[in-house]
Amino acid sequence: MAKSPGKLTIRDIADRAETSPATVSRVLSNSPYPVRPELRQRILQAAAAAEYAPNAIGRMLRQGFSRDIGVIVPTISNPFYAQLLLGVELEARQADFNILICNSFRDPRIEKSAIENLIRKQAAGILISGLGDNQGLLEKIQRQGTAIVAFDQNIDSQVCNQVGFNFIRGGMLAAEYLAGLGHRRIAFLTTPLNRRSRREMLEGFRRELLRHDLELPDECLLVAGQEEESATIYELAAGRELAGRFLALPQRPTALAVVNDLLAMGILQQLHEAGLQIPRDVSVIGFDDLPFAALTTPALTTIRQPALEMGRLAFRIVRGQISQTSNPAQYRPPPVTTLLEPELIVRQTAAPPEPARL
Amino acid sequence: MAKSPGKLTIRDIADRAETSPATVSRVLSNSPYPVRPELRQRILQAAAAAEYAPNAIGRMLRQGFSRDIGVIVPTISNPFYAQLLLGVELEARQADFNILICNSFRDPRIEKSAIENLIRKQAAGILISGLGDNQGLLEKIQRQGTAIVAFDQNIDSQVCNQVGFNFIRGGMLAAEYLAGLGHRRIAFLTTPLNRRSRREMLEGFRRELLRHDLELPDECLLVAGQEEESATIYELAAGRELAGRFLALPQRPTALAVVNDLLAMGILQQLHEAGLQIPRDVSVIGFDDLPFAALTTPALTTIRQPALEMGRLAFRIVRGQISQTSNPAQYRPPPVTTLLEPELIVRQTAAPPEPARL
DNA sequence: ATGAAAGCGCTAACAA
DNA sequence: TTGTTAGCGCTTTCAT
Repeated sequence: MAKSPGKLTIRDIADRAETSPATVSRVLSNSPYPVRPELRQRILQAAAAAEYAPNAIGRMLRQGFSRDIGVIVPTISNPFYAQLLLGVELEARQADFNILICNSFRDPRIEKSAIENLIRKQAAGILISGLGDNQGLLEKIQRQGTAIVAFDQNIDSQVCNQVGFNFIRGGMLAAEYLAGLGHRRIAFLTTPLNRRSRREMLEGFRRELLRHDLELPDECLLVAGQEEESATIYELAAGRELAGRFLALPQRPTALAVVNDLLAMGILQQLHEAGLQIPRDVSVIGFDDLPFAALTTPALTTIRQPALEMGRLAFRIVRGQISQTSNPAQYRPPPVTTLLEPELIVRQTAAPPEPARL
Repeated sequence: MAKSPGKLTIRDIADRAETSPATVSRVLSNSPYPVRPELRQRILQAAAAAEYAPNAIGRMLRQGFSRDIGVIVPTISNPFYAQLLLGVELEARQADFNILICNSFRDPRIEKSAIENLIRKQAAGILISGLGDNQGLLEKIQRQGTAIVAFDQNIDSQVCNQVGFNFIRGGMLAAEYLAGLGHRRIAFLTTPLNRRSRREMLEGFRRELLRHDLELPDECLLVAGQEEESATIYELAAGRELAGRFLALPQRPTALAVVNDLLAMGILQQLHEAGLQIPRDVSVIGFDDLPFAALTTPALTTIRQPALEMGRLAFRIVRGQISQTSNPAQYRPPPVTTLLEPELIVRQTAAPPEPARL
């Protein structure tokens, strides 16, 4: 199990170009070091002829740092995270960094092993969503000099830089819009409230309802059963479950705020199957504005979270942190939280309630 | 820019446990090598106390091989590829491999640089979709001992193992179903025919129409304009364009086969906006069976490509190729192509045509 | 059962 | 301008 036979090293190229490994290295890694043009040519040709590919492992070991950034998301099958990753990738490409994508499936154990794996691989920085029980790990990692940015949901303790959305404001926007349309009895449908983002949305939602002299009765807060790791997308099943429970509600609400678009899509379809017309029979507002949200029929009204922008921003922040870490000055600026503001996207699933139902 | 100050090496742990690096290595890498239990304990404790994390770069350089598999897809924002990656990941996790995900955005230059990057990183294998101009690269790479499996679309030259779908059969299934429902004038809507997969679907579609004494008139083959790299999903815009062209068709077809689900979703919505009822006014059948396909209203009838299964299969094949490569026996088995069979998923967007329109 | 030492491929300090 | 050499962190002979 030694080295593969076919792999060439810098030494081989040096021999073929009749020079030394050092010079080959200088040429092939675009060092500003001066090399006689004629020799430079010879080296480039030898490398090309031999189809030589430098070994990044050797290089990294020597240099002691990498240009890899790890990104840990619950699952790329959720289009929200796919969008976010796209933002990170676009930014990373420009800065000549590589990204290593890890799915945690929202499992703290997998999350932990992903983090450790990235550390072992000497990733220069880590972008992470989720982060259930692993907050202790964070401090350890930062102490060891790996930059970290948590995104997508606010983490309770302020141990690292964060990027997130103003979920409270998002919840408020939804309540404001629905109440403004004239709805008086409104339900809030959500996946389990174990994530801060969801709790904050709910809080904002309630707060804004109050300003309209409304409230969210207990029976109108519908929380889906616990999620599990599985190949199929959790939100779709949860949406079906919640739609059923909504339909069974006594004195049915005229509007319905849903904690994310995927869930809303499941709900929309189930309501359609039950024979309801949207928005005539019930208004629906989602949260996220996935690319697909515009594609439901009718098109989903939603509160936009700019996932792609968040990805870009998260990368830029971790990048900044990396430059600082490699800086000799030992000053460590305190962690910063950056919130992106949500935006109401009006489409077709929300309308004033039928006068008869008020 | 030397080593980070905070990083511990195996040597540090050896010192703290008052033993040698060799022994520490044996303990921490779970070598079967015998180590006195008492000493083993001491080492483990020292490592834990120091929060030591082994450096995977050093390890890989020494061992000469990695457990990383690169996967190159057009974009993970397309749920089809997200699903496929999930399949790869599930399989890789079991085999204790890591996957490195690269988006090529269908750009041959990015694709090439992704491949080279993986080679430099000493990836043990590469799974790749797309592959426009880079077929020459493939041979070079295989010669250097990196396992490669191409997936998702058939590549013309047989230089490496392939996994794909039986697209011809997929096209046939769509035609068979629509013709069987009684449709006589059927359109085929597709993104550009520069990919083999699409051409083959079309071929199968035509072939099966013939068996029903039907044909695809030129004006009923609608091909969308060229795709471009962009943050937003290309298929959605293309769907809108094609729906418009379909609506303008003289003697409008009663059914419509669409080359993928994403495109079909865009089309479905546009038809809805134009006031058409599906499937009363026109039947629609998609291709892929994305998780979201079941969520349109009405739910999309489609030809299923088991993307997750393909991901699993692709991994297993590249895995097999890797074990063979590291084998001393120099026998190289010829490349193999494996095709997964498509399956008709009947939902609600296709029905017999209105008798009046025949 | 343990340790000393060599060396994976590369780059950077130093020498020439 | 070029080459020699040391060493990044790890594993694995080989010697003890």
